Amino acid sequence: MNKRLVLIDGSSYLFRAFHALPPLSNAQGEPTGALFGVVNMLRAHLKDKPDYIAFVMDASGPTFRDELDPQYKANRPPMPDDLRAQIEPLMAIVQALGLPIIRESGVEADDVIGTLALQAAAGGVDVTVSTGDKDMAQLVRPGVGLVNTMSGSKLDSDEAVVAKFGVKPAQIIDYLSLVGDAVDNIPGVPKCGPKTAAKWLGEYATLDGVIANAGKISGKIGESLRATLPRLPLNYQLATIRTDVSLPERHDELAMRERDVEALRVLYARYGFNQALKELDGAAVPESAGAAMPKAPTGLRGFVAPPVIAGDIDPQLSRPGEYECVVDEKQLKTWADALAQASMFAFDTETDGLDPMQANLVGISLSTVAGKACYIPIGHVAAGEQQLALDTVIAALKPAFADPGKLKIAQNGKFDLHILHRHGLDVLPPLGDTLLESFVLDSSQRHDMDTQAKRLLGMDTIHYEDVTGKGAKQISFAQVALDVATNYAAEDADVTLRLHEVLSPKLAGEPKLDGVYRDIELPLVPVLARIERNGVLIDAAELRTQSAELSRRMLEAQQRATELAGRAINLDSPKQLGALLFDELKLPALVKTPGGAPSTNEEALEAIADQHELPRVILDYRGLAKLRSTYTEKLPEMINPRSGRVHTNYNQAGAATGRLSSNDPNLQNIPIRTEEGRRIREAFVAPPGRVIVACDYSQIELRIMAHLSEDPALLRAFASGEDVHRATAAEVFGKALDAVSSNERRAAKAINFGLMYGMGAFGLARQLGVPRGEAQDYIGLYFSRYPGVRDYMERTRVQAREQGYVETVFGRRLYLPYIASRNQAQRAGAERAAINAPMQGTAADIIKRAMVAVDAWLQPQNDQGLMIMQVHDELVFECDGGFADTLRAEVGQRMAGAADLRVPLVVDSGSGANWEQAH
DNA sequence: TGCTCCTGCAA
DNA sequence: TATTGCAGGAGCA
Repeated sequence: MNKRLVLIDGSSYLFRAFHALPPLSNAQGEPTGALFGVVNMLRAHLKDKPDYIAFVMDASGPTFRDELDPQYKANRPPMPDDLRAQIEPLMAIVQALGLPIIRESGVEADDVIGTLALQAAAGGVDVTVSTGDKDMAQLVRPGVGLVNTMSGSKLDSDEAVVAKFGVKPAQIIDYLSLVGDAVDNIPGVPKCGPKTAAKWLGEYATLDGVIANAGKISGKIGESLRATLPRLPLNYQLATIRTDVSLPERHDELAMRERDVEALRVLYARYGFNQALKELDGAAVPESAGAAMPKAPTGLRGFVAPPVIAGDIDPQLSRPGEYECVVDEKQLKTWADALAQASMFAFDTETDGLDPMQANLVGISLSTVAGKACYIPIGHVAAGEQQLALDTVIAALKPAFADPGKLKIAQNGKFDLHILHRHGLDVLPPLGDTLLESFVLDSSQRHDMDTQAKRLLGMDTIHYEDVTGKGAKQISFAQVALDVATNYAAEDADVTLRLHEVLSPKLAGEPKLDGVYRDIELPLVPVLARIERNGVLIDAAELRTQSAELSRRMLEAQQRATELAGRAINLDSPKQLGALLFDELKLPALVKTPGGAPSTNEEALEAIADQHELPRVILDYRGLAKLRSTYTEKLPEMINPRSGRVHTNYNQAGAATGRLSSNDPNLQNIPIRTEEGRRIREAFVAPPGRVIVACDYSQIELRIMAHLSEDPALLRAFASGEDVHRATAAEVFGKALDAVSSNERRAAKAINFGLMYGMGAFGLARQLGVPRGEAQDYIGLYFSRYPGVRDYMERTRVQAREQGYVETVFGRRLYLPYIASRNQAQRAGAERAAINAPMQGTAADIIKRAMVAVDAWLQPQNDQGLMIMQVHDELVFECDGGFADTLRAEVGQRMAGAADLRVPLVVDSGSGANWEQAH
């Protein structure tokens, strides 16, 4: 057996732990979050008892890379004080643990690790590099592997690197040179992302190969590559980890020293590491430290036990599961009995499609105990008599799924609720949902199960596409062989239960977040499921008529454009339009796209509309084409043939602020602002005898701003029921309410909205079409009239910077990783998000609460009224004609009562034969 | 067929 | 150089 060397990239972990963990502190108020993460990670490595180990940190001062490129890492924010303060304590703990520490100036930790890794591998030692830095993938080779204990991922073979990056370890430097690195300020090839880089390297093998063949790569991206050619060799040098650093110690001198128990005891106590302290006193840690959950905070006042973090993954969490395929009644009974005994269980469904309103049930998986799960095939095509009948399975499971004493846990349970409901099995509360647990804990993370399993359990799960294939060759899950299906599907239930066991205590440790999860998100799941299931009736004939009219007018515009251009032109192609307008016709290109090309967007075309007839024609065409392709043509296609209605999907974990989003189709962006766009809403209809009712919050986000800022003038305006934009205009322009002109009101409205998004004078000037100085004056006047708003915004920025997150009124949290960035644009963006999120997020919380309350009232009304849509500040219903007034009153009352703010919540409503009329 | 960009719809 | 989303078409390989 080879000896083993573990090289720990201390700098990368410290930085990542700092940003991944809450800003904890000990009883003395010293920051400890990052320290805690890194120390836990270290302890996990030590349990492995490697033969050699080193903790490698960046030294201070410049390195050879700074000499190569003065811009290198120029965008790096300075190290936050709270992070800097944790370095010395960390070094003290590492020292006391007995780990060799290496800090070498003039190079980075990467280079030290690269050198030691190759040296050791050459000497027949198995090397594990523990790092959070993907650049290190270039070191992977026989004898050298990477592990990231924070994400739980492992890169220990060519195949693993290829799976992650699409290129081999030997091509990683070439890959990084092309893609670049925003964090290190290495500019790659514009428009070349990971996929493109991997593709080129697949074709030409090396960066030199790509450079040599740059002439063959066509299109814009080819131009982009050729423009960047001179820079690439430097990128290659910067991305190359050195493996020839001369170091004071050889790899085989890096043995553990005796640890200094007394020093550790003092340090652990000081920083509040209770678990570590216990282990120190309790001698060896039991291998099956079964209690994977963090201990509740005991002793040591002021220290909050952090949630389980990736660096602290217990190996027990990722142990393989035992999975059973249930094909006869005896097995089924055994599992039904297990459900009957259990207080909670996880479940998952497999289907033959992704549309919850159409897909058929193919199988159900269950787990009552982490590590044990079953799969019950039902709709597999080749299973023959091997599988139980749907009715048998449903009958056996029904009692458990309806039991109010059992917690039923799923990942994105709304989908499974739909599928099971359509197959005769209703899932009744209480529910648990790992998607929502993860979303509430940190909305900026990814919440898909594979990612969560890796991050929280250290598990590499089987991916759906591993089982079904993908693209044209993809097969339905119904065609998957039973043994393969069992391994995949049972694992899903197993992992769901394991995730819940990790996430649930994390939430319990954050009472406000737990409240958001339990009181807002979970109760909403069945409500959303009902809204989606209800669907909305679409008048397809009306849309077809509109489509024909739009087509006719588009053709006219197209013909006129051809005349004006003197040649054929594709009006749908920004590229062709740009060439025509700016190259051939020499019109001024006043706006640039984010990619740097001259833009043909509405603003750019409006700006040159007085110089040529064509821009106006293009604008007309665009407006028509948008309506036709996105709405009048698409919506009829989305009608479900079984129900005759359109069923959107609401994504409950989509928007970081807590808003819902809608897709397939998106019913939250149906036009309203233009006359012809608004007509689309006439096709959202009620069946005979029924009407559409729409209820929306009036100025909800501004009201929340008034509540949060407690600004007297703003509070007064809302309290007295004034038109708030008019009131703002009166304040800003120093006039009586009834003396405000429509233009002044328009300006005030722009200020009100702009401020909520963190807009500056530049943006307001552009919005209003006034000089920047004038816009600045408006903003100045605004803040002098509403000083509470100014103070609130400043408080929010400070809070975001200090805590790393902002909160809604109900305690929902949004983390802002870029809030302390030294990159001015990134930081400014994070500040704008920080200002907007509490308002947008609180509004989302409020309407979610309202939906739950409205649904509770509506459910017993026997379908006299159905909730059918949510559009951020609006709820839409379909109801019996005679029920409309009742519904408007009852809904309005519940929406207005969904929160108790310092200003009243006002709800407007209307009804009519279609959605347009209901407004 | 999948990726990337540009454009534009809503609150 | 105004937030949060979803989605269509073009262009490319």
